Amino acid sequence: MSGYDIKRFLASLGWLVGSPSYGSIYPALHALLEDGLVSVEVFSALNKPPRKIYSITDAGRYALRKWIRKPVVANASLKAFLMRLILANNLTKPGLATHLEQRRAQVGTRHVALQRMIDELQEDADQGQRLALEYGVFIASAELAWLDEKLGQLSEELLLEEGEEGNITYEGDPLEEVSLE
Amino acid sequence: MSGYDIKRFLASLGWLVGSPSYGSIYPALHALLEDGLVSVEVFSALNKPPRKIYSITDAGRYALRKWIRKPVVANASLKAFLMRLILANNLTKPGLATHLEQRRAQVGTRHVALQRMIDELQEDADQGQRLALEYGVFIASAELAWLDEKLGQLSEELLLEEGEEGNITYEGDPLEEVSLE
DNA sequence: TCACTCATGTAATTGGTTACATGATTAG
DNA sequence: CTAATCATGTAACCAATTACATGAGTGA
Repeated sequence: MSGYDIKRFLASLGWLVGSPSYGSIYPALHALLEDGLVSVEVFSALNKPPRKIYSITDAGRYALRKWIRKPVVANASLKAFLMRLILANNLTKPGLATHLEQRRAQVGTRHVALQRMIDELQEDADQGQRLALEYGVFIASAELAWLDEKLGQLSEELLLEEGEEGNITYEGDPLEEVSLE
Repeated sequence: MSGYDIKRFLASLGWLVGSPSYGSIYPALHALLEDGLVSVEVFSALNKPPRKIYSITDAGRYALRKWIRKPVVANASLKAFLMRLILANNLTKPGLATHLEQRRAQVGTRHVALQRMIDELQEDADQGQRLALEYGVFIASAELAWLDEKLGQLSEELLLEEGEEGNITYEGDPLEEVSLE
């Protein structure tokens, strides 16, 4: 994608997590290029600004996998989760399942904690806070439902694949040994 | 509340929107105090750090109302919405309804746009992006459901109050003329 | 004894936004 | 004729996090 494309895509999810400005997208792309994690192809058209299409390199793919595999921090925000989700096609299916399960566990915990907070609120407590907490549990429930649905689909797919191909223990990553800073 | 309390409360919603660190909460509180928008009471206990409980002042309440009333920007994030929700008890009921309706309209638009984006995705499109977009529409639907529920409750309450008190055109704000920078 | 909760705060650094610059094309 | 879309980029500024400092009590 180009920087422009990235901005457009992220903007479509922006009401959920906010979306970065060009002032952070372009420099990030340049840094990635410098580090050899992405490559560029320039498409020039007459009387139009050239489109610079970035593609991930092998080194980039390796770095991405490393990033995506390290477990999300306990208090991870929706944004952190979504970013990993967007890049989830770079995970193996079991890897994606792990990610969704981690999220499920975290949101589940949060859901319980929020519900308890609401139950413990006094009658005369701040109504705005109660409203916000209620909103929180509602969204948490919805996310749990989505995660369960996706997780269900995934485990079905995994079972099918197992049946087809015998037992795959884990998909070995040939890039595992490459060093990268 | 104290800075510590604020942090704790926001942390409970933090998985949704992320929560600020002490390094931004305490300085913000100090600035608010300097501007006379909040006041402090210090509660000292033996061998314990003193608790500083902040309360909003009249000037603060006025500034807050001004902030809360100005319509949210078109692309407002969940965070901006939630912050207003938390402070919603400082709104009149019609004011709260307006806020929720604005959000409903925005999320509704986003929902349609996301659904169209998904429909327009090619078969071979990036699966991660599709997943993220699907997540987006799901959460959007959930939020719409919540907003409709709350909006329904609110309009009932408003009808009841009208019946009781006759016709209130709009609750006049006696602080409206106070100037504040 | 170690780690965590309570509770406040400051300084340095990082990261991001805002504002600017460029310029052709298309829709209202 | 104006505003918006396409498309890239830089520099100044601001807001936030991170890391530090302090210190008693509590539960494993």
